[in-house]
Amino acid sequence: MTTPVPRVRREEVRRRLLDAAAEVFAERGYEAARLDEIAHAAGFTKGAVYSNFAGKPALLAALIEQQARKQLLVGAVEVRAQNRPGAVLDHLAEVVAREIVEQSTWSRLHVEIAQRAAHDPEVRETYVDVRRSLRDQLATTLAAGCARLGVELTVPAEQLALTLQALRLGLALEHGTDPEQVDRATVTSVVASTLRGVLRGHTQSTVDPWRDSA
Amino acid sequence: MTTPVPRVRREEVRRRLLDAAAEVFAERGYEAARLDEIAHAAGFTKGAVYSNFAGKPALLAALIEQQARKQLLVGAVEVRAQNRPGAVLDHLAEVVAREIVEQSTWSRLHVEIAQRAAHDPEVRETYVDVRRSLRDQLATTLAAGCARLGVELTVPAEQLALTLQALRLGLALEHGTDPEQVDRATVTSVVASTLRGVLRGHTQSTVDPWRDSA
DNA sequence: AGTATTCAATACCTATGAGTATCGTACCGG
DNA sequence: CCGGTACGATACTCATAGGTATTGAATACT
Repeated sequence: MTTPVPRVRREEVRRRLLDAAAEVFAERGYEAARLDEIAHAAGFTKGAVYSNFAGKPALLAALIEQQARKQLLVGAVEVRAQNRPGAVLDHLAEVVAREIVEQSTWSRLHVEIAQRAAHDPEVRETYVDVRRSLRDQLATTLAAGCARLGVELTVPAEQLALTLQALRLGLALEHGTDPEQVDRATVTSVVASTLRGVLRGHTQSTVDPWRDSA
Repeated sequence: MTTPVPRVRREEVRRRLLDAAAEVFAERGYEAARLDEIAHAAGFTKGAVYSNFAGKPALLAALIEQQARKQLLVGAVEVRAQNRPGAVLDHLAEVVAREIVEQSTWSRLHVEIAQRAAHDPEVRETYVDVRRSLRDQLATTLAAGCARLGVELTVPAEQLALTLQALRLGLALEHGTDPEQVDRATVTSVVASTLRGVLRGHTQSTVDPWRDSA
C-alpha cells in the first residue's frame, strides 16, 4: 500500500537535532526551551531526542562539545592571513563583528552556555576547560602574529586574549538586546579601537569612526 | 493566649522580597528560580509575593526598575572625585572590578536581565531604555572628566561608554564561570589597560601587571 | 471594645513538560 | 521472502510550579 519512506541516517538525525537545539536554546534560553519544540524544529519528535541523547542536559553538553570543536572564538586563524598590521587589526575586528551580528544564533547560544555554566557546576567544568584552552590558543596566536609583524603589545597576550573574549561576549549581549544602536559598524569600531589601544607601532586604521544611529 | 506578633511593614516586605528575588534570580536564573524559594529566602511564603506583585514577570520588572535607579553601572560619579589622570583611570578600573567580584550577585543578576531582555520583547523595551540612558550619562561624565583633566580621548566618548558597558558584562560572565583565573586583579588589569589604550596623555598606571594564576 | 480591612499564610487547582514504555516500520541478515 | 533489530513515533505517567481562592490574624477605624 504505502511506499516505504527511506529513513534518515542516524548521524544526520543527530546533526539536525543539534542544529535545532542550538537555535531554540539561543532563542528561548535553556530552561524555557522545550524538547518538543526542538524536535519539531528538526523535523522529528521527542522520541528522536531520547533515542539520540540521554536527556536535556546531555543535549546541551553535546552542543558545548560541538561548539568547542568549531572553536567558540574564530578569528585566531585569520590573524595569520594578513600582512600589514593595520589590516590585521581591522580584519580581526571585522571578523568578530560579523560573527556577533550575522551569526547571532551562535553568539546568543554562547552567552546562554556561559550563563548556564555560571549556574550549573557540571556545565561549568567542561566549559571552563574549553574556555581556557581557547584563551591560551588565542593568546599564542596573537603573540606570534604580533611578533611576526613587528608590532609590540603593551599588555601581555593572555590579558588581551581575555579582553577579547570578554568583549565578544559583552558585545554579543549588547547587540542581542539593542541591535539598532549596537550595530555591526559600531561593534567593529569598538573592537578595533580596543585592539589599537594595546598595540604600539604603525597601526592606523581604515575603519569608519563612530556613527550615532539613534 | 498567644501574644500578637507585630506585622512587618508592607514596604519592608516588598523590599525583602526584591532582595531575595535578586539573589535567587542571580543564583538560579530567571526560569529556574522558584517563587517558593524566593518567598522563603525572604522569610515569607508565596502569598506575600502575590499580594505584592502581579506575578513572576512583574517581580523581574520591579527588579529592573530598582536596578535602574541604583544605576547598573556605578563608577561614573567616581570619575569626578579624582584629580590626577592616572589615578582616575586606576580608580575607575578598580571600582568596576570590585563591583564585578564583590557584588557578584548584582553582576550576575545584571547578566541575567540582559539575557532575559534578549528573549522577551517586553523586558527588552524597558531594559534598552535604561541601558541607553546610562550609556549616555556615562559618556557625558567621561567626556567631562577627561576635558577637566586635560586628557584626550582617541575615540568618541559614546564608544568608550559602550566598550565599558560591554566589557563589564563580559567580564562579569567570565568571572562568574571562572573566578579562579579571572580574579579581581585580572579584571582590574583588563579594564585599566583598555582605558589606557583610548587615552592620550600622561596616564601611567600603578596597577599590578598581569599575573598568571593558573 | 467592636467591627472592618488589610495582607500574608494555607490549601487547592491546573497546565506543562521532562522522562518512560510501548508500538510500528524501515532496514538487514538469513 | 522472512524474522530480527534499530530507532523514531505515539501515548502515557508524574512531578512541578505558577497561579487562585480561601482563611485567619493583626491593624485601622469609629
